[in-house]
Amino acid sequence: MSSENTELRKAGLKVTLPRVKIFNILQTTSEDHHLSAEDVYRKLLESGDDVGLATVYRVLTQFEAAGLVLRHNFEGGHAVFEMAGEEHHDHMVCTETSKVIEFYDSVIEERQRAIAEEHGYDLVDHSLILYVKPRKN
Amino acid sequence: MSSENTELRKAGLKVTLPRVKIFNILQTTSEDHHLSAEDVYRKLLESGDDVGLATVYRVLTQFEAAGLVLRHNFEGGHAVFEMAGEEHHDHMVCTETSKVIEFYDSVIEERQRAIAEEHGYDLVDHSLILYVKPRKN
DNA sequence: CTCCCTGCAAATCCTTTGCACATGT
DNA sequence: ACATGTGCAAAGGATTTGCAGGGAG
Repeated sequence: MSSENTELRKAGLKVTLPRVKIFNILQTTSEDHHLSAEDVYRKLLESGDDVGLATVYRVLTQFEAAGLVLRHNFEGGHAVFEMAGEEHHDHMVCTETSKVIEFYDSVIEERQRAIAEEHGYDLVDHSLILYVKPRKN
Repeated sequence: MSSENTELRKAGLKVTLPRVKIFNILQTTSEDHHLSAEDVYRKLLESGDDVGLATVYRVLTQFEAAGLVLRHNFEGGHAVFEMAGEEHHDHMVCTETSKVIEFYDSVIEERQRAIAEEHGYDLVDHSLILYVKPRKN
């Protein structure tokens, strides 16, 4: 029994076919593991699985609520999802190729916390996206 | 002739009533100057101006293209617009009150540039939003 | 007078919901 | 069995677009 079953149960979700399939797609899509609901849906169809788009949205939302998955609003228009790894990271999006690069910077992380505090707040979460283009020398 | 006329002309836009009105609303709404298209639309109606919501969207998009206005995608769902001031800043949004606070931090700005560069890119733009909640001691 | 602009309504896009049926445990 | 989950189609909210009439230069 693959480990996703335990993950799902732990989240209080029945282990159903759509959920397992979607979980696996999110895990195994390595290239760009930032998928939109449509992307996931398309991959399901390609695999010959008959899952409704509505279910994909429902499942992704449940996964997000369970902390298994992160939802990002990159450009606006549509959201993308990625497996919630252990370590936090931010994103850099190439404006020409749409390539997404992940990075982590402790200096920035720390400054964010400090800034929130200076204003009398606690930092709950943050969203940092760098829009970049290939360097030309 | 108020200066917005020149601004509009400079952007290659005819000086029409809806555009001037919207420009003014964006300038004079001081409290929270982050308005959604609906917000602007509502304010127009309140002022007794008969402008269509579609026009509000069109004008805001034109203003954005002209660099007069910035569009932000805070929570997702709807966008908010603000006058493009001279100095850049980022945003902090309170998760409980929805209050928006602007801030600028040179350390973060610099790190962002450096990080993009380390990856062989030039920083074109960025979006940083801190989600915070009031500090409880 | 000629284009650019606007209002209105219909169209799109992404996402959510209602409902009757199907399925895990 | 019983509660949950699912598919389908319809509903929703935000934003865009087509079109015919209106207004700036």
